[in-house]
Amino acid sequence: MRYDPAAIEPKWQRIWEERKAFRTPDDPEQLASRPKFYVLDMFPYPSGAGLHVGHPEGYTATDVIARLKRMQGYNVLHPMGWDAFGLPAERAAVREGLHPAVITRRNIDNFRKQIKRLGFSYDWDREIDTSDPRYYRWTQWIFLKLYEKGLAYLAEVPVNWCPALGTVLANEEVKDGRYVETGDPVERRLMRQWMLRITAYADRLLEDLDELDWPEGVKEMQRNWIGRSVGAEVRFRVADTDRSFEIFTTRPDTLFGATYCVLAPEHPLVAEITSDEQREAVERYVEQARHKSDLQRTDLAKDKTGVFTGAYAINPVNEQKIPIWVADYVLMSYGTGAIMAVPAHDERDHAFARAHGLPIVEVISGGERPVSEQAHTGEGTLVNSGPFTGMPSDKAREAITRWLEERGLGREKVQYRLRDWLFSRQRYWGEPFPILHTDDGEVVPVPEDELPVELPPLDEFKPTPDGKPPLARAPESWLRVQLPDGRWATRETNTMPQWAGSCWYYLRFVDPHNDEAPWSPEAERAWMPVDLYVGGVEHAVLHLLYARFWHKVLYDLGLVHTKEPFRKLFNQGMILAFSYRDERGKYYPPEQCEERDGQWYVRGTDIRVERQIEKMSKSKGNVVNPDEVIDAHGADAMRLYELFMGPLEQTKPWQTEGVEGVRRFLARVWRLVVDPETGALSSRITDAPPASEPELERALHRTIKTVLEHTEGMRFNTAISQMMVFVNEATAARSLPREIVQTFLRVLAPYAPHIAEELWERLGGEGLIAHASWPAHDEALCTEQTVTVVVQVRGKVRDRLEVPRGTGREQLEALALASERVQPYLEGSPRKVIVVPDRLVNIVP
RNA sequence: GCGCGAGUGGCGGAACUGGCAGACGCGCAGGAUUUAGGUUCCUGUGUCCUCGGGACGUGCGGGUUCGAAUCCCGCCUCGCGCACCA
Repeated sequence: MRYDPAAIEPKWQRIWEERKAFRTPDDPEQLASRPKFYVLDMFPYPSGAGLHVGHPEGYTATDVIARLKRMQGYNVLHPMGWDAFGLPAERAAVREGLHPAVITRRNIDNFRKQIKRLGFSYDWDREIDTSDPRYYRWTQWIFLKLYEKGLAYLAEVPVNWCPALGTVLANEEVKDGRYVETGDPVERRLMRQWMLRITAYADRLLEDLDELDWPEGVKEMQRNWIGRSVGAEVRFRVADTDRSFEIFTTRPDTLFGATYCVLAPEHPLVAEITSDEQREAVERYVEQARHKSDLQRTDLAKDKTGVFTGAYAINPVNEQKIPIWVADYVLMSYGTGAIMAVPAHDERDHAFARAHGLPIVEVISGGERPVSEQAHTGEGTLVNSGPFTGMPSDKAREAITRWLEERGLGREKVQYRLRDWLFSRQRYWGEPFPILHTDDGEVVPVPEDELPVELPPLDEFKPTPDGKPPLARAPESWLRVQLPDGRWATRETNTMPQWAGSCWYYLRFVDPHNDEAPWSPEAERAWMPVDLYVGGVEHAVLHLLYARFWHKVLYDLGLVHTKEPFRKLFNQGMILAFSYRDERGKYYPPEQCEERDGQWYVRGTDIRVERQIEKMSKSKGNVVNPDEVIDAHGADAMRLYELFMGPLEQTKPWQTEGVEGVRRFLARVWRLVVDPETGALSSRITDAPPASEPELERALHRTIKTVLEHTEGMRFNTAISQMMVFVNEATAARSLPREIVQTFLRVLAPYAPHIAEELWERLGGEGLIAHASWPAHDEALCTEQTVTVVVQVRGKVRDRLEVPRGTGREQLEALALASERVQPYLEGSPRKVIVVPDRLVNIVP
């Protein structure tokens, strides 16, 4: 009987399910008696396209860890669920004439089926779905907590309106004036929207990064996103008026060098202070800036444009009159929307001053070139700075700030790049806000005991003709509510963004069926924090920052006991695939292409194609579907290949031939145990003790040790190659002591659980191998007694010595010098001999 | 432009803390088994040469060291992130 994954894999998946083999322990006694491990995948959005091979990469990694931890005696929480709200389902609903809930359910069923085929050890009893009212009831509940704390507010804000989507987007979702997901253009609009005061947590979100075991790159991205900078806010008077404006600067030490000021085109003061002579030019400029896209304001605009307002400001430190300009390189959305310009010590100001003939005054000495040529942005000693002349610039920053504070002209200020979070969307398929607007204009939260506010059933999910969100189409019975005091109110018709549900799902997993609370304090104490969180780096800022923010709010409310939700984060790399494109840009599926003499052609034709590695996508014809891989080679081979391809964190190309390699490995494992002719146990299996095959026994112990170390270090590819080394040795061995094979199967089990269960059963193992313990390795058996010591002459290998481990330096040196193969390279006595015991001898003649 | 990361055989990749470069797998070549194909097993496979030996070799150029894929300096290429943040 040959290795036939299609026969054994469904069998074991059925048995695991029937016996609830991976049920999370919830008995308090058991929870208390063992250490816990919470290993979590970033749950997927169940798209209509189904799973591709990129999804299971991270899922396989976490499954191996979960299975290993169980074998090591941990209580393991390893759940899966669905980030089920979102725009694609709403669009599919419009397209297919079905309800988004129906589409979502269909997609979830498909995803679940596909994921289950891989034999992951999820506790499916804890499956959650963010679009289920039993779930989003608590998302609404948390929103009410945010509202009560003053962290959710309505504001008239300039928003990113995407006409193609008919909704607003958060700043983070927009790049170069386009929606990051679809590339649809985005424009600025003023709208009344729900905002979350994430900026109130900016400092804590920044500081607490230090204690996290996260990739440095992700922490750095979050730091940049928060963008904390310390400086001073300084008030400038407008000459000959009673008006003034504030600027923010990180370099108060350069204040004496300010030769002009710049206001953002949107700055409210612009219209007021502009002189009559300049009015036309300024108004034209402001109008142009308003119509410029972000792309034009940044990428294309290498020259610094701007217009003089005709007004002057008074520099508070020296009472000098300096011109006020308007320029779009100053952004209304950062700082105060106004700057003092110090062209001698800031590159942008320098470029602007040169372009418009404004004076450049040096106030910090120490630049490499004269400030008329190049801005000196580094530190130095103050010059031309009144009483501060001669002071080092870093000291002067504090001194000048203090001087301003004493005179009420300015103060120290911490500025963030982070903005408050735009939290409303004009969509149907999202969580309704638990908020009522009374007819007399009051905002009233829905009482907790009336949650959830369920989505009303609608037939159409488009905005109303007069531009209101889809929920405005709801029947009066849903839309209109009478309060206990008799007043009438209308429900909020915006919904929450997709991030809402994913901000706290990791908490719901600890107690997913609780109808009294989002989770019980006991369950939260037992399982939190998440010990290992695996997902794509694309969530480095958005999801991870939002979730951390909510978690900190919940921490302040005493609802969770840790400051941070995710102790260790790991980003898996993207999986790419080869695609084939001809001259005209047409793509061909890989199976239609072949290689001839180092060139790629469409099979059986002379059409030349270029082969390249690209992101998988339908349009490029290079999507690999896990179902096909499993049909051809089985789930165990699929799992193994996902991890064997290369380091988990690396971006790497999928090569289907590689699956055949790991499948061959599994077939070899099979033949160690099963005679392929008869289907009976292999005749090489003996009941002799492991020591009867001493070499194999050593190989086994080295393998246990290596696989453990590499698995815990998330270096799965090298763990697998070590198992291959063992199997190659076992294939060559004369006999196979049963105990050796059984122990090896326990090492293999987290990686290839189906074949491990089947062979474990055939070898008479007790119970499920999934519940077996991880084998201990004998350190003494892991180290060889003989080692190969390399003999080098001037760093080049000339001979190798087989010596007992621990042979002394003198002896090694003597052996090396005596070597026949070394002699020809020596002339007389060597000048120097370096000996590294158990490794090498290097002779310098 | 700034920040971060990476460049190793035909391909994916390995190499602990400066100590045998290329583990493991794919592909390829040869052989055995087989009626054949497939499967399986064995052998070989960095490049070059005057080939039972030797020289060269980890993006390029330099340096430190007895010894460098690994450390330092300069450059090139690719990927990711940010993009006038005052």
